[in-house]
Amino acid sequence: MPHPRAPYHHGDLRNALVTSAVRLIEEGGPGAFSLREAARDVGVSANAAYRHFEDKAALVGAAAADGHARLARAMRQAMDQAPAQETDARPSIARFKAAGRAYAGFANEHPALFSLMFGKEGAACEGHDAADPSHVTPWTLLGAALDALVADGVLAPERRPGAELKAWVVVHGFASLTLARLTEGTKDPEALESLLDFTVMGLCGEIRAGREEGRPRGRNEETASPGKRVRRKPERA
Amino acid sequence: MPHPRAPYHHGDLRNALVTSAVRLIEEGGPGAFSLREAARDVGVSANAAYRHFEDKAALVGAAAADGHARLARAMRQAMDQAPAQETDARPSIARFKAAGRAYAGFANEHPALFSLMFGKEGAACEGHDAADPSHVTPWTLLGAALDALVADGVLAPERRPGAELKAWVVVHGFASLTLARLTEGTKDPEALESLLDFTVMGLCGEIRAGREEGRPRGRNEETASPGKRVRRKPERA
DNA sequence: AGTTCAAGTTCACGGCGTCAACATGGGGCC
DNA sequence: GGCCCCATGTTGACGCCGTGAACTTGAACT
Repeated sequence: MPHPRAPYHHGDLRNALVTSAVRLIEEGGPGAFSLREAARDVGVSANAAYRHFEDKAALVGAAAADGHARLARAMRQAMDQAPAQETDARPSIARFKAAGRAYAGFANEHPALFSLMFGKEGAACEGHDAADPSHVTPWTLLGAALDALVADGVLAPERRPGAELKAWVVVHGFASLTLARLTEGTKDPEALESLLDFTVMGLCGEIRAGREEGRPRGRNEETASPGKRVRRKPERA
Repeated sequence: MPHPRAPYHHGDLRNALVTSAVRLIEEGGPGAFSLREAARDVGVSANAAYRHFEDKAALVGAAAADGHARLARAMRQAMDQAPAQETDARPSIARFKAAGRAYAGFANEHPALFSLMFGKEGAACEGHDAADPSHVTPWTLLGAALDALVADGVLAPERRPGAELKAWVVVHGFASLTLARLTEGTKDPEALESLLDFTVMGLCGEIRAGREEGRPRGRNEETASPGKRVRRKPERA
C-alpha cells in the first residue's frame, strides 16, 4: 500500500475535505463557503462528504477545530522563540506578550477563519476544552504563560485566579474589533503593544511593563526589580 | 393620505424588511436568514426587496446598523439610570460600568444580532463612525463616559488617550468569548464585574475601583458605601 | 381625462444542502 | 484463490435560495 493511511478509494478524504474547507473559507469568507465547492475542490462528488460529516455544519466545525489547532501552533511557536528576540524585562513577560501578538497576528492573517472559529457556526467544534490534557489549545498555552509569570515572580500568586479571562479578553477583543474594522486606529501595531502593556500592568500591578508608555514619572516607580508585589485581594476564578 | 409615511403600495416596506430581518436573524442566527423569508414575513414577494436594497448583503447590513442603534440606545439608557441604582465610589465610575454591563448584556440577549454586527457580513453597515456628530453610537457613548471620568478627577487626563480602545476591547472581548462559549466560566456575572474593575483600575491607576479594595493611599477616596450587589437591568426600547 | 414611473409581481435560471437509490472495489473469511 | 460484505463514492432528484428580466399596478401630476 502506498500510504499507511490510505483507505479505500480516495485515501484520507476526510482530512482533504477539512484542508480544502479551511482554504476556501480563508479565501472567500465563512458565508461564501459551500460544501459542494469543497467536494469539487478535492475532486469528489458532492455527496461523498456525507460519508465523513453529518452535514455541512459538521464540516465547517471541523474546519474551525483545525483553525484552533493552527492558532495554538502559531502561539506556541511564537512563545518558544520569543525570548531569543525580545528584550523585555523578563523572559516570562516576553513570552506572554508574544502569545498575544501571535493571537492577534493570526486573526489578521486569517480573518475569515478566525471569525468562523469564534462565530456561531464554529462554536460547534469539538475538543477545545481540556478533555484531553495532552491536547494543546490556546487556552492551555495562555494558562502556561501565566503560570510562568507566577513562577518568575512577576505575577503574584493571589492574582493568578481569573487571569486567563482578563488576558484573553483583551487580546481577543482587540482582534475582533480589528477585523470588524469598527475602530479606525486599531490597525496600528502600536495599539496592540499598548494593550499588551495595559494587560501586563493590570495583571501584575503598576510596575514592569517593559515598555515606556506615557506614564507619569512621579509615582512609586521601581524599575524592573524582580522582588515584591503590590498586595491586593484576589478576585474569583 | 392615511399616513404621512405611506408611499405607494405597502407603506414603508424598507423599514418593515429591516425589522423583520432583525427578528429573523435573532431567532435563527445570521446564517439561517434568507431574503425570501423576510419578504414572506412582511407579506410581499421576494423580489420586492430589490426595490429597496441592492442585494441580500445590503439588507443584512441595514439590520446590523439597526443593531448598532439598538445597542447605543441600551447603553445610553443604562448609563442614564445607573447613578440612581448604583453604589460606586463615583457616579462617573458607575456610569462607565453600566455602559459595559449594557454592552455585554446586549450581546447575551441578542447573540445572533450581536455576532452579525461584528462579523464579516455586518461590517458593511454604513454610519457607525461619526460622520454625523449628532448620531449617537456605542463609541460616542464610551467616549463620553471616559470624558466624564476625566472631568470627575478619576482618570488622569494624560491617561485619557487610547482609553476607548482599552475599555472597548475588554468588554467586547468578554462578550464575544461568552457568545462563543469557549470559556465555561464566562457566564458568571461575577466574571464581568471583575473585568470591569480590572478595566477601571487599569485605566485609572491603582485606586478607586469602587469594590472592596485593600486601601491604597487615599487620594480622593470615597466611602465604599454600604452598597450591595449590583442590579441587573433590562434595556428594551 | 391620460401619462408616468416608483413599487411590486411573475417567471426563469443556476447553485445550494440533502435524501434515496445505486455502483465499486478492497479486505476478511472460506 | 474465490466470494461476499459493506465502507466508500456516484447519480438523480427535490425544494429552497439569490438574483435577473419582463410585466403589472396605481398614486401623483398635468
